[in-house]
Amino acid sequence: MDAALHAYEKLAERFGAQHWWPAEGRFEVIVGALLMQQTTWRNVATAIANLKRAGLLSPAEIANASIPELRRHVRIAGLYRSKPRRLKRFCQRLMEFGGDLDRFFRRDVRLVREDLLAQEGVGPETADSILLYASDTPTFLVDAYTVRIARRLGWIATDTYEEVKAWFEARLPRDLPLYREYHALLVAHGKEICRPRPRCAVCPLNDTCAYYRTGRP
DNA sequence: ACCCAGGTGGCCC
DNA sequence: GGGCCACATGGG
Repeated sequence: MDAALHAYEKLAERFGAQHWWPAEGRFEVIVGALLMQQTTWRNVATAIANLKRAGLLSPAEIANASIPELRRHVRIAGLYRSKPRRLKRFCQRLMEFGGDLDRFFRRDVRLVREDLLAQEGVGPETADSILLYASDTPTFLVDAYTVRIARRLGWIATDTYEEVKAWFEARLPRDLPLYREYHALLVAHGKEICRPRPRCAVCPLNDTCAYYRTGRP
């Protein structure tokens, strides 16, 4: 069996289902993805709750809200000079599709990804998180944990986003729940796995870990 | 008092 | 194309 799939099964067996992004609908997933950068989910959840309580949790409402008002609600998620503007602009883009996410996502996936990447504050990880968790698109989502762990396991030498993504997609079945759960496992338990010795001795991935075998990175 | 978190964009070479 | 760096809040 391929190492990438084998590792997934070990992680799933050890940590179980992750219930990642159990958000109330696709739009909340998008808002969360835009706010999530360099902060904690706890603060993002508070920010989303703030927006919801203010009746702002829709493309139309956010597109029409003022930056200062958005800032009041999402300040807790940090980067408050950029995130409110990014949120508003993204929703303005959605309003070009009538605020209808079905219409926005109904285009060719590559076109949608290009569209996402063209938005301010949407890099490859945020674009893929939106595709994966808000649009049911089986695209492998890479983050800092993914890169660190894959390098530690000796799977890859690169740290380039698209190369890491391609490496996993070439070795895993193109399966939506699998991609979702794999990413969730790596992020939720990234601090517990692939750590330097002696902690790595109890890592569920040590049987396929180059570092664990050789003692060197 | 640091250091970091599920990144991104701007700058420099 | 790669290597820095600022960004901002809240929690360890």
